[in-house]
Amino acid sequence: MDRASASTVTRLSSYYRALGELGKEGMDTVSSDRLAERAGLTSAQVRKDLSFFGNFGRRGLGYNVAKLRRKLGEILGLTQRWRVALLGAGNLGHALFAYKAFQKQGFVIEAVFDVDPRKVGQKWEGIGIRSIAELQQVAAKTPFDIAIIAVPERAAQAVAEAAVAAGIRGILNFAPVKLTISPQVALRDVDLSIAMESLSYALVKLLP
Amino acid sequence: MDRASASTVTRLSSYYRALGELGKEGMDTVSSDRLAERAGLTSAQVRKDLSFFGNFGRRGLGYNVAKLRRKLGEILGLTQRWRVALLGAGNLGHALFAYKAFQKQGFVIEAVFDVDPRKVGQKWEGIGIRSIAELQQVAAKTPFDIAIIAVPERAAQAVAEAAVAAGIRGILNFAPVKLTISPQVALRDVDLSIAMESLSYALVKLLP
DNA sequence: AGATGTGAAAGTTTTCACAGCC
DNA sequence: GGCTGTGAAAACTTTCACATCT
Repeated sequence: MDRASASTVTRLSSYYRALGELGKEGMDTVSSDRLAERAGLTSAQVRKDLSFFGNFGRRGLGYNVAKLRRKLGEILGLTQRWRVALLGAGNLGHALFAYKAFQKQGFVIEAVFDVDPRKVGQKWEGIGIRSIAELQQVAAKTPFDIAIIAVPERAAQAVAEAAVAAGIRGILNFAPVKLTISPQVALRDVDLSIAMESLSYALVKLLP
Repeated sequence: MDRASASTVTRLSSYYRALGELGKEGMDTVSSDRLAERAGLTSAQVRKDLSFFGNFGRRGLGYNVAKLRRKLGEILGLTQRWRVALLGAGNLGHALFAYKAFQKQGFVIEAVFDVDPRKVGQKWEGIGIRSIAELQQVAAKTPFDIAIIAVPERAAQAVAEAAVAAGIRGILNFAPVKLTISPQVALRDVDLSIAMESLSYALVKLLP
């Protein structure tokens, strides 16, 4: 099996979400047409994407909502529990910590780290904030799968390196910097400036 | 001039950022090679992207850092001030409000709205939180360019519609929902679940 | 009849490679 | 010699359209 493209995987997430909604609405079965409508795509795209991972549908009938959702969950790795370290306990870190949707999907924030000595020692819902210097030794006991980087720009590269040294295998980076790390580690950027700039570009273009 | 692809615009933002750094480091001039290195791309890509908007370089020499940065700023619409309404005053809203990098780039949060009556009336750095019901009339006086949607999933569609009705021309959506709005309005999604799921997919794939 | 799964076609994006200017 | 700007080629992605199965 060849590797699925990044956009295919992104769309898989949309299908997964749409199937959750459809399930709640009591639908048993869904056609590629209807699923596409929900996800804002074309039915051909849906069928191509899904067929990449297997034959999940039944001709003449469509896809079983619950079964397909389960399958996509497996493919996306949502059936397991991921141990997450939150690096950075500022405003953004706090918002991410409070965002319960993560936990529901199996991404469990097990520990919170910060450099600021005034933050270290505070507790968030019973989880103590530790110094980033401790990351290595904490990870030695209970290794983390994923690090969320929510520190300021200037600290991000060093923090990323510390995370990689501590054995983390994936990073979700919120700092507006291009991190340079081992290609062994999966990296996804959430870059608010870039999103805003792409908006402002669109507004400048589409304008009186 | 044909329309630049979304990925070209995203890369433009990276170049813009890289040029800022290079400028601070005292570089006057930069080659596509070096700029590509900073942005994590190839030099051919850099040249193609830039050449789409004009001939900014000089053969044999490279690009003038300051001048190119200024040009890209213009193209991206960063020379003007954008009036932003923040919709949703929860944890995420607060983090975004406190994120000063936005203001620096010309995205100025002029007003904050929330549905929760307990939030309404509070003040953040002198800006009072208003009821979303007031959005229309506030916008009638001082129209907003961009709305940032940072409300829970279930409220997002209604809030987006209110924003569009109030004349907003661009939306940055943090709610994990596919918003259905007029194609006249530019929409960018920042979807944390999708980013996390793409990470977990990568970890499942790349694993012992 | 209804809807999937999929090769082939069309469209888009990236990379190559080099002519052309500094 | 160095480095851009750009057509042409290669790679990739999406859409089409239909044979195939229920």
